[in-house]
Amino acid sequence: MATWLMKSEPSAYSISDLARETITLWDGIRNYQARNHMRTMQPGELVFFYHSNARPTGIVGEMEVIETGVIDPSQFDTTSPYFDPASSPERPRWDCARLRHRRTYPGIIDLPTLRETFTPEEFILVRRGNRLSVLPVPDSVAERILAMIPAGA
DNA sequence: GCCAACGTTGGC
DNA sequence: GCCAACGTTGGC
Repeated sequence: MATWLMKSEPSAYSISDLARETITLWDGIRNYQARNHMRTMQPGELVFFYHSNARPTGIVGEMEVIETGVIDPSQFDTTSPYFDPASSPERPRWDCARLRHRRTYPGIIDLPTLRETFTPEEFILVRRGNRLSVLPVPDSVAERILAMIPAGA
């Protein structure tokens, strides 16, 4: 069982949005490396939810993979910012994962804390300038993150 | 196939 | 608003 991390700007889609919907389609990914990571996911695997471009930024909860290889409908939608004129229903270029909310942490594990704990070599999230929005989390890193979850009130 | 220009992500 | 990192595009 692999573990993953997915970023979202909370102004666009936050963990509260996911908690309300319970299940979401993670559409709009237009980076081949990120797409390929999504293709590698297996149902049941753990995904950390990361708030990017926020104050503060960090890991705010957990999701679970429901399904992969779902054709991303936004690539065909001319009114969507994710419309891709190079894609067609006959030869779709982008697919994505369906995810379920598992839990929202009582507090955030913020980026400075993650940087103190992990080196860029062991966890690419903490590498400066990293732009990948879907990334693998090594098992040892995942274990340590799970041990860092803030206690509830 | 090379590479310069450009665009995007995301931290600060 | 600035900048680092790096993917994509297009001219040749």
